[in-house]
Amino acid sequence: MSSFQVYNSLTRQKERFESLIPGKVGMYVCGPTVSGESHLGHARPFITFDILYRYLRHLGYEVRYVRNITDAGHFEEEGRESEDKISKKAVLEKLEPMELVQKYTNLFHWAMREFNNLEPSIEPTATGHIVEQIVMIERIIADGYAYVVNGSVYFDVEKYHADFGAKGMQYGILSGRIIEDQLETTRELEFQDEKRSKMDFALWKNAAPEHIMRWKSPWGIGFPGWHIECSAMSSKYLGEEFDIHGGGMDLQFPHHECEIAQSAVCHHKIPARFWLHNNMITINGRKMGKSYNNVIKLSELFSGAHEILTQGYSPMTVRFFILQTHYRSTLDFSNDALQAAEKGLRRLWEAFGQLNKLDTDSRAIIAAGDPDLEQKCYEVLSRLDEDMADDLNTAKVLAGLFELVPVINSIKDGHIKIDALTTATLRMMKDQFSTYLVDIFGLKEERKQDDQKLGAVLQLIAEIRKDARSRKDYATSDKIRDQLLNAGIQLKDEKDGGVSWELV
RNA sequence: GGUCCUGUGGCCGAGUGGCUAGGCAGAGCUCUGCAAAAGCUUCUACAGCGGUUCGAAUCCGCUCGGGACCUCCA
Repeated sequence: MSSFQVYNSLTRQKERFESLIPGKVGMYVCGPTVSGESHLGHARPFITFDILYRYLRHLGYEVRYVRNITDAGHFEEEGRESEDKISKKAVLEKLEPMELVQKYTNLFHWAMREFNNLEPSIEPTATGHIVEQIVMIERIIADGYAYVVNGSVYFDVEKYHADFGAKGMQYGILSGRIIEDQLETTRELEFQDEKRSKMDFALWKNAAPEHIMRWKSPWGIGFPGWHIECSAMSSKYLGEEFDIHGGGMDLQFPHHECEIAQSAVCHHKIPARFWLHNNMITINGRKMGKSYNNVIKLSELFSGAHEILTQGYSPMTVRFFILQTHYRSTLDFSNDALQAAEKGLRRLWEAFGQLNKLDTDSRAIIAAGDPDLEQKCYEVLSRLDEDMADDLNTAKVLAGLFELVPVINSIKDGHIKIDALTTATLRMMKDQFSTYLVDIFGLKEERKQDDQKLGAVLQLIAEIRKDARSRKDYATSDKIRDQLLNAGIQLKDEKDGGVSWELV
């Protein structure tokens, strides 16, 4: 099992990855809140960690990959008006909360399949783990690190910090925040009557009568706070200490920081050893987010039905686009960049196809006809593994693969003779392309046609048919019409002489 | 206001002390009935100023610009 290194947000440096149990990896990734349809920004963590999941498996690890579904609704902590996103929208759409959640969960799963993301090993829901969350909260209260106010429970950050800071688990350890500074910063707190300190966060919230999502608890009717689910579910399925915890950079604080605090009280240790955070996708230099009103939903991204988009971009184009940038860099979205990715992917993928057609079986070439080229190819191929092992540098791996594209195409075109390279190197090339493009990067062949292109084709056929008709060549015109109909496409002659078509 | 990240050629993006990143676009050529594809060649870089160094895109300082987190957020 070869080794690799990743950047650990907890230590703020690259570290050699080693799992707690040899050969096995426990990985938890914060999943989506299914109160709405997933957008472009959501694509990045789930693709990034899918790559990591695939890579770990490629290296020979047995991985338990847990990715939650947050379906209980998150709440504004210091909120102006404490509102549950899910229940609020449920009222607007006149749906049962669970019906709404199911709808967006299904859409999320659809998008993940489109991206060719592997399914996680376990996909637990917050609503399915209310009991586990309550048990955890009770433990935190029993140990004195939480207090009850009006049916709500809050985590006492300052007490935690004082006690656990001495044990190397200070609040702020992950995000690099200094709690003392945080407390000093004067920030207007209008609805802080219940919390003892502004740093405190909710473990359980009392539910107002009109609140739809509600569960019985020792503190009354309410719903869980927004960090406890991940602590409860990760420890249930991966243990009190596991290998990797991943998510978007925006979750580093406060979400993951709070997770650490909750878990530390219950289990006396930081729950995960490696904390990985992907950077944001920006659009016109600005982070995509509901509050910025610049959200492109995934279905819009694929179809092109959004004012920012000049066209639709296929899931594989988006996946490739994301892989062309290192996961810890911000990635700026633009039509130009996506179109470049689309073309680049096509070229790379076609070269991959040509490569697979090369004959590496019938004869063995032991001495390279072009030693320099042989050497260069070997070096490029060898470097791929090093680049991937260095904090998952997919951008560099892709650059390496692209360097070989002219070689492959030249062999195909006869500019380079196939015996310029040894059979061993050609086979290595096939192996590496397949390993990275298919196995690790999860790219796949896409249907080439889409409605736009089909429309162009049909327009052409319709013109040919029109010409035939004008020549009174009805045998041809009818053949076109009838056989298209057999194929499920019906041509309709309009009164003005034009032709429309419909899929039947 | 606090904490932190960042500024690479027309666009996107690797790269942390010396060695071609790569993709897309542009130009020329080859191939081609024409075109497309493909191949070859090629032009545009390291925000600015100062410092460290034999040598800096890469380290340090300052200036200017952009962004993130501190509040639900991938």
